[in-house]
Amino acid sequence: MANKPSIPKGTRDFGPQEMLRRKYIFNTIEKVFQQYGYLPLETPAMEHLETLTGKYGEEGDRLIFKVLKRGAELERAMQDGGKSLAAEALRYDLTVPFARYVVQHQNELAFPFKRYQIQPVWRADRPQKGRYREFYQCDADVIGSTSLLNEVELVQLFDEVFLQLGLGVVIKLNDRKVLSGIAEISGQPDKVVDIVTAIDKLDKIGREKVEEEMRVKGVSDEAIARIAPLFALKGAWKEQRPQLEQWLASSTIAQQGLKDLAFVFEAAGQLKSAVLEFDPTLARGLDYYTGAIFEVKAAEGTLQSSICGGGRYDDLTGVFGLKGMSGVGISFGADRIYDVLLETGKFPAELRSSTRLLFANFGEAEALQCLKLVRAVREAGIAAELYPDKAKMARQFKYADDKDIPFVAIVGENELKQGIVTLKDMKSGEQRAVKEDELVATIRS
RNA sequence: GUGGAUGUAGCUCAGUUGGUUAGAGCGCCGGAUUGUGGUUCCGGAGGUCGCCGGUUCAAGCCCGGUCUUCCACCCCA
Repeated sequence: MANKPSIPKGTRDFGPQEMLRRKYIFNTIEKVFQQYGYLPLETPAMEHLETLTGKYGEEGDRLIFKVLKRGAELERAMQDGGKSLAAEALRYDLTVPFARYVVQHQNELAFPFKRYQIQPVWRADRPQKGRYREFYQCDADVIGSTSLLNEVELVQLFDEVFLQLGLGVVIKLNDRKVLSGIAEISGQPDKVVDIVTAIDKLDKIGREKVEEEMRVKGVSDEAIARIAPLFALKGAWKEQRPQLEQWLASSTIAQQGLKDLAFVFEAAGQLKSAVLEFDPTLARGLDYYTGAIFEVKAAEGTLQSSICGGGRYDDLTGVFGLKGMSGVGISFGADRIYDVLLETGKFPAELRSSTRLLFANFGEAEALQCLKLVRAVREAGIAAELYPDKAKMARQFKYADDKDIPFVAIVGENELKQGIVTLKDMKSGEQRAVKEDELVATIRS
């Protein structure tokens, strides 16, 4: 019974220092979302199970955390053969709940509807580094517009966020239509998923294993041979484009995809800090992406997996009864961004606490005087606190040191008599007498 | 979901072929310094060796199970 307390697999506590850093990430992303005109949305942690199932593929369904029925309902379900023990489930991502929300509230929304959502999601995956069972997604989506300007805007949004976070990244771009075109050219358009999930692994396992995997999945040697030009692509987008146009000439869908990509590359223009790259092997989220596909990887640090994803999905709301609504969105993986920023030392140094001034406590009379000063300082917009107990100076200074508080105000018997404050700069160690009414101005300088 | 590693003080890790009171560094607490932290010196506290069971005269060490973390696959933020 007296076992050490613990938390479930793949979940984490976030201590104060960690939270200050996490909030820095969330705040940065949120600020940029708002700057780009996205509106906030929150949806419940739980959805009806049927809202979620079937939206993420077979693999996805397996990873949905189901919520057990309770009481008499559970009894009945168990007697019924235990087939439907759950009617609800924790959200798996933010996109499907968003689609559900849009359908439910379609008459109240102004389209194109741009929303952002920053909430945790849950997946019953086996945890690994950078992979958790509970983690935060920061999504921005536009629904009700087919314009490629949205894709352009999202690329610029990625760029802006990582510029502000000071992290070098590569934004990878592809288009589902190009992938469909490749399958079409191969002569086995019915094998798109198998072909595409195989070439998605190219940079990881190499050409030979990719071809082997396709063969295993039933792609003919002839089709594999027709895909070969993919491996011969050279250069960046500008050089790759003519090669792709030639190779995929007979596929109208591929040509459309290439045209769309060209528009995005051109309109996005020169990015501020991120690198925008075409990656024909990028194939995530096949279960609903239909146009653009995005992925962001850190250009620094050792985390190889992606830190953001996204793409366009035509008709995501269709399954909920609203047809013809195209949407495009992106998702920031805050937890992975945290890991990368920590590893690369990109967090601002002054994130340890918000307090700028600590009043030392010398006893009741002094403390009561400090209480007035604390109030005045706070009202002037400076975060300040009064040490609550009359403790040794060493303890109080150590407290300031631990919390990285830059200034300590000393108000003892002497100061009290003279109506002054001894202000110590914790970094330099210097201290000087300051009149009570000059305290705010001195800290500000 | 498949396969494989890992777990010793708050943290990072030692711990010999199984053998008496399980160690170090850092951190923490106290003192040198009753109005001064971050440096120095001295002292101290802190562990049912992840958990449960088994083998043995004897288990941190061997065996089984379980949980955690991590790695590969799968998939993905």
